[in-house]
Amino acid sequence: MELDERKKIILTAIIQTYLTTGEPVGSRTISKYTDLNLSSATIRNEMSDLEEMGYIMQPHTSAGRIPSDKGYRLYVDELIRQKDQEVSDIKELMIEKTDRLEKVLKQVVKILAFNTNYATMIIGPAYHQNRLKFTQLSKVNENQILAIIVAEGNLVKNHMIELKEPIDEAELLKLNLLLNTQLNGLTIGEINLNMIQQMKQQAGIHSSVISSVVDAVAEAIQIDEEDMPFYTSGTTNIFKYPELAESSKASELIFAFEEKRELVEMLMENSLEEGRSPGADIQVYIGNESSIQTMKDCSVVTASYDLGKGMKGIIGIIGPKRMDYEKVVNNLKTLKTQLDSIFRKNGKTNT
Amino acid sequence: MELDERKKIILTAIIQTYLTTGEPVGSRTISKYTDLNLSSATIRNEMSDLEEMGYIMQPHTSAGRIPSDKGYRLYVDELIRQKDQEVSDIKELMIEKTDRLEKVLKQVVKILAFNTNYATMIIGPAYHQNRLKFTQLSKVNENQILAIIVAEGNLVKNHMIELKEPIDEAELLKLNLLLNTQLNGLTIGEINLNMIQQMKQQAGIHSSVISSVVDAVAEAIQIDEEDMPFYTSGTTNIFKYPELAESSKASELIFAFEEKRELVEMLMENSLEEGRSPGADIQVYIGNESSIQTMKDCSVVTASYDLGKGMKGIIGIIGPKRMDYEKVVNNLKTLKTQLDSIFRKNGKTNT
DNA sequence: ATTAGCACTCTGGCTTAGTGAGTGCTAATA
DNA sequence: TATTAGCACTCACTAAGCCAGAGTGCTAAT
Repeated sequence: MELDERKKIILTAIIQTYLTTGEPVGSRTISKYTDLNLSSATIRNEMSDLEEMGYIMQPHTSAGRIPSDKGYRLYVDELIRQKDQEVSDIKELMIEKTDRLEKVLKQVVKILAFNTNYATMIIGPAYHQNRLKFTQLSKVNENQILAIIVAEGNLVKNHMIELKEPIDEAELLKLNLLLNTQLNGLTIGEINLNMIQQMKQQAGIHSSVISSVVDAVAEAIQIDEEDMPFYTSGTTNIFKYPELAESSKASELIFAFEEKRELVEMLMENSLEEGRSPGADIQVYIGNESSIQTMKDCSVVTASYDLGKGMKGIIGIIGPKRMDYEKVVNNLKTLKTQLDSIFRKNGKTNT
Repeated sequence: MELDERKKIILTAIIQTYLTTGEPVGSRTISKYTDLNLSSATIRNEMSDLEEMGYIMQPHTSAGRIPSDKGYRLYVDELIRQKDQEVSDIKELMIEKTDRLEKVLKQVVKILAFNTNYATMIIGPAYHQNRLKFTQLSKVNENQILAIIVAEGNLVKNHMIELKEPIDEAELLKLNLLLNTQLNGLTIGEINLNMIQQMKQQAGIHSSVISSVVDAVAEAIQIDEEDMPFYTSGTTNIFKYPELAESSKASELIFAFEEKRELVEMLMENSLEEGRSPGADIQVYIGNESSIQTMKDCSVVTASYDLGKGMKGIIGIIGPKRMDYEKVVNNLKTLKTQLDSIFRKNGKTNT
């Protein structure tokens, strides 16, 4: 059987009404809603075909139809694309200017959650390609020194080091010099064991300090999943959609948000398999398409953003399958451009 | 009417059975459960009295009784106290040793949530009385310098400062010296405007840097409510208690956890009005006793902890009114002592 | 002061019947 | 051949009625 133009129109109509109502939609509704001027009986036949083809389904006999995952998929892939050009006339997202990246991220998820009425999350830039800017050792007291590590993008990391041997100012200065001449401008990939050995030799009795610093450097440049900056907002929005608000489902979802591990993993997938959806690194996972079992009744939309200097992060939106994909995608697009402009203009970011 | 010994026993019995079942408890149950050897009819009379006195109530005629807020209050205040000595044989809380305060806090809430099956939260130490240890300005590039501020308890704060005028190394050294000789060892209360003016004069053209640093110092020592370190765990535990799991209530509660502002305020009250409950800075708010409307169906137990050096923070547990107060209080007590021992031993903490 | 006994109340679960939305099929129509 | 009108049928949802169980309050007897 072939999916001709009329069937597409009907499918679109079904999906769109279902998006807003959340109720199964019947043939009569479509017959009136569209300007095809077809009787409900004809629509019924078409719907029967569409069901056979797997685009829609019935919750039970004698109920209206609801879109299947396959139906949604077609919808987001093909049927929405035409409107792609449409100006995204979304109100300015109003990101306050601030020099703290963390605050920006928190604001972004908050605004996005507010605008869309879905649950949102963001993971902060992973500094994959990030280069070391400078390091600084300062004496705190007799047996502790503080290592400050600044990477590109002004990501700052502090690390307290316990001393076995006391150290005087002159030696500290030497270590500082050593570290800065050797390491500055390198990415984590470029710092190899050979270099570290050399530095240790030159450091002599304080070689353990070098190890500590190098460890801290690694930690600073490459953030592990555990304390990857991850913020969420609008989790309670899921209560706005009856199909998700049911106690056990809501509980699972919110638990996922609290646990965050699974979500982070899911988002990370985005950066791997780019370019599935039309443009702009935006991806849509409908129901079981996402790798997490918990999300089988949800749709997840992810978008990667790029703050320049190799700082890439990912935004995600979680909502019911019947989410307003157009709106979400538009929101994400404008957000991307806004983030761009903010960070291209003033490069200030702390941690 | 007087609350004699027998009434107390019956009340205790009612509350304790209600704690475990969550169902209204009837006279027959009590008649069998206690060893008073009284018939249900007698119990009924006593219950009728207890109701008149306001300690228990009926959800509807011909249902059993449930404790009122007043009843719970009496229970936690008086009836539980006897067991106070009882060894808290709770399994060791198993806090991993780590030098990052943030991680400890996250662990604590997690463990506590797991142990108690309630929702938990913690606010990190506010460094009220905290003294400045040292500051350090480092040049990042032509028009940015990084200020590192270390306070007692090894709380580190970074602050990026934009320069209007370029600055050379010698000048930077001078500023560093100036800041350290003037400010080190002071609390925020001791740094007054007079000192700041003096320092600005000495700094000459770079006076604006001094302002920035002083601002950052203030921020470092005195954390504002906005980015007070605040962690939660086990929010989904509320779904385990039917009286809270109902969609609208659950939604409100979880929203409160996400918003966090109200919760922080509530916890802060703890530190103000100490010593309401028996020992050890532990306070119990039953239902409407707490200042937040959202919590009217919950009980909140808060405990302040002290890591020494003026670092005080607060832990909170939120659960249904029928929470296991004994267990919770015991958990909090052991936690307090454990936190104590950890931080008294090794004073390492970063941020 | 306590208890046995009884009438009464209320909830929750169950069944029943009725309604409305929607379908699928058949036969008539353009 | 594609469309439509018409009709029988299905299923979820709701309201009403009924019953059992748990629990109470009261009275009278111990």
